[in-house]
Amino acid sequence: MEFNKKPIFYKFAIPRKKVILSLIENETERKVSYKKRLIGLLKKAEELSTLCDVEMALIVYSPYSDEPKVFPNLVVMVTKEEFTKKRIKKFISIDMNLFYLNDLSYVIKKNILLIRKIMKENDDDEGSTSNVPHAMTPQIDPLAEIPSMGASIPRNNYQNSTDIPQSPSFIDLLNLNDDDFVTLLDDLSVNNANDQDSNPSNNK
Amino acid sequence: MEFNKKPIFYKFAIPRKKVILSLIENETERKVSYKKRLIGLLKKAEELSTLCDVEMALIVYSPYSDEPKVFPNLVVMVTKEEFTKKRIKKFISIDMNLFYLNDLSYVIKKNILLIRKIMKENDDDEGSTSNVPHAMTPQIDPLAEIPSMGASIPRNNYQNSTDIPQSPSFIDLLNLNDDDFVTLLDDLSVNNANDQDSNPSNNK
DNA sequence: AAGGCTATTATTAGCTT
DNA sequence: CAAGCTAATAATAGCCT
Repeated sequence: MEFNKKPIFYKFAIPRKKVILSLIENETERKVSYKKRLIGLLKKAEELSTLCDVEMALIVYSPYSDEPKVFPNLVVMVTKEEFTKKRIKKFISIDMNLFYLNDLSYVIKKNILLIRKIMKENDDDEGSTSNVPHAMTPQIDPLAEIPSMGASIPRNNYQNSTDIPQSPSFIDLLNLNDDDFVTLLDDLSVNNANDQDSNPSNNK
Repeated sequence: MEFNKKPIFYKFAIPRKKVILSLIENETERKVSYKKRLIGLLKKAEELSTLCDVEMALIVYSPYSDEPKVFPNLVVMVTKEEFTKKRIKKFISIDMNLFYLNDLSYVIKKNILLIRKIMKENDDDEGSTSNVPHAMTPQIDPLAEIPSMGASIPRNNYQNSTDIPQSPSFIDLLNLNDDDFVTLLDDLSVNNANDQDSNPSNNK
């Protein structure tokens, strides 16, 4: 309580209850509490970040807003990669790209493996007769309810994708078995490493 | 202040100062403050999450710990895709994979475009004579300082990657110009969509 | 419903151990 | 250096308009 404000003694100064850590059942109460506490949380986050100079991110999705509330700001993509990039920038100002590149490779690899897995599951579920794994994409916009993603893959107007000669090379990758695929991705990395520097010594 | 504890009146009860929102210069002070405030922030996050039933994540990297502090827990990957997935699960219980797949495609596409950009920048910076963009990977482990990423691309022992016949097809993709590459990625999506459902009507 | 107030609970800076 | 304490500041539930 600050003392430079005139106190206004309210008639109904019923003592506030201790917070019980379970869902607030009353919807109105819950929304009010959310709004107040969100402000508090964001403030605490900002304080920690400023006072102690740490990298952090906070993202909150609620039913009360289409856009998620994000700290530090709305345009930052909240991924571990972003933080990795920032941390690297702090510690190593030279050859930033080299490190970043490896992190990105890691993420891409993980995502590709995951998408392959799902594609194969879809195939298995349907007893597909095709050898080519296929993604199933609904015609409705799958991100209509998820504004935070910004945009999904843009639709273009090609109806016959066989017009595009480059496609098969990527599809081919999806037809490799998992082990071969991991090997391919790993070897690409090693290949490039050797490309750049054939002398592995004299590093800290 | 709770009253079921015996008060111990300290000799040096010097009034605590108001918090000034700027970096705490003293390192020891800063670390102590960080540790206390982190606990507070995580608690606030948990309270908001529990009381108001919202999806959220918090990730804090500090110089004081190798592992980042993460809410809700340490294994969740803190990406927008994870949240998208969870939100979709809440609203739409059927055909989950269809939506998820599209989100993943979006992320992969963005990452690939970014890695291409960096590769090209590296080439430009060095006036490379090669037509093949190359990643530069240092021999030291680039993630030694970034434990949160878990693992980078694993090294294997191949020294001559020309032994691996699959590599060129992926490299070829990197040699396309950006527009062609975007077109390729988009068309893959449309292609697969058509594969699955050739009737674009009767969707909500 | 949103915004404002304040008495209470909650957090934490600054100390001791 | 970590843990513990307490008196201060800070957040917020429950009320008001």
